Amino acid sequence: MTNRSVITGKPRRPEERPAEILAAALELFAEKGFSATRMDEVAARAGLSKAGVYLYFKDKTALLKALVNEMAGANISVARGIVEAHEGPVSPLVATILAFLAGQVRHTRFPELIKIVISESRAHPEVGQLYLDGVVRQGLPLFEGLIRRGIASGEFRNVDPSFAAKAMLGPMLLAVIWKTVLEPIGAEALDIEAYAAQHAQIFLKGIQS
Amino acid sequence: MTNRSVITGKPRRPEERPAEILAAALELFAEKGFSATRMDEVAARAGLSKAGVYLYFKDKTALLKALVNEMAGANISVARGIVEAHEGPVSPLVATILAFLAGQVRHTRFPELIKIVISESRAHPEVGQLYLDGVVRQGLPLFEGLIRRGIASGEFRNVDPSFAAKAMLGPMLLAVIWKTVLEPIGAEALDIEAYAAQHAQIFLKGIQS
DNA sequence: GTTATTACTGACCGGTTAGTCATAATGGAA
DNA sequence: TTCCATTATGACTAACCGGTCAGTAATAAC
Repeated sequence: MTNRSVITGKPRRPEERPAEILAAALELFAEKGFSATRMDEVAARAGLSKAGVYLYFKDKTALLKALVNEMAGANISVARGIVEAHEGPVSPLVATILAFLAGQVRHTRFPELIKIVISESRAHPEVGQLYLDGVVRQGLPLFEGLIRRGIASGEFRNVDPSFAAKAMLGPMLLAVIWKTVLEPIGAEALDIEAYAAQHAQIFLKGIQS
Repeated sequence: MTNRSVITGKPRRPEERPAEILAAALELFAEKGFSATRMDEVAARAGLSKAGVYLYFKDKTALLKALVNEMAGANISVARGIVEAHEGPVSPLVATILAFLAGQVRHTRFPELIKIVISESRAHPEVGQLYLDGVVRQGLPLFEGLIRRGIASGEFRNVDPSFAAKAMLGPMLLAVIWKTVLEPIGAEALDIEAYAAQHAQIFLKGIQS
């Protein structure tokens, strides 16, 4: 009848629990980092007890794995869509992709997750592995392909596609670290979109024939 | 007479203790990360007991601070030397500096320290602060100055020096993360010097008039 | 209603480890 | 030789926290 727990006042909705827990975990991980986040806090923010969390997730790492998986999948498929849908000269794609990434850095929790993966991959190699397989090994070839297309069409010089892809992404990684590590301790804010645009311009001119 | 501790067999040399302890800490931090390194291990590797370490360093964080300070000072002063000693056209300096950085990434513990700073700066903001003040706020202006010189001399286009400096360093940060995070979990090795050279070529062409 | 099932919780435990402290060894000075 | 400042240590503790579990509340089934 009541469908509500007497104690918490919260509705019971087992199907939504995992998503609620993950949302709470993502917020807390982003705010305080993975190790500094207590399972009790995740539970409290999700509106149940710590033991309740373990009904839905095997352990703390499972939370992180689920989050990495989720965000990896989402981002990569969008990026792939952008790249594969594009026809004609690839040059404009460089700026488009970098602007897309800038938006992700600015408006999503992607940067925080990357930082957490960097921090935790030694202690939790499965998490690093997930990121390597789900993001790096999906994303880099995408950009390498883009470079190759440009070389094939004569737009780009004969650069090493693997190196060039990394040189294209490196500055965005710097933006991620700037935002998640340096800004919180007092570094001047970085205008990520403008930065990405400037980088796109330099990079494009740098690889053009 | 003997000048040796009966128990450890090691010579007593209080003046060298701090350096020995730091060397041990650096090795271990690089191998296993900061939090995973136990004070007992640092002590053992340095050849004394844990309590002994606390005779020379206030706490665990003090070890990390000392290491960051040390390496920051060393690297920045060398880089400054390279940049300031250079006369004539600045274009060649871009490749020189990037090659120098590639060497540092490949042959020193700098990458591991950066990774640790990234990982620990939320829990130990003083460490992050040290890095921000000692490396970022020393290093970036150096590169910005280089860009400005190039613009003033007409070698470079009128790019934003702050953005351009970050775009120049970003790919090296990617190399750092690649080496310290991805390679240990199975990513293919990155030829850092070749990568830096390719990036230098692209970047230089990208900012030239 | 009564029973069975699912969802949930409070209290607890075991392992871990930074940092402390009372005490001891050391070696130079007198 | 004796002293004592310095250098060192083993043993300890206090706090923390992931994960477990015995039991309870809510819902569904009959």
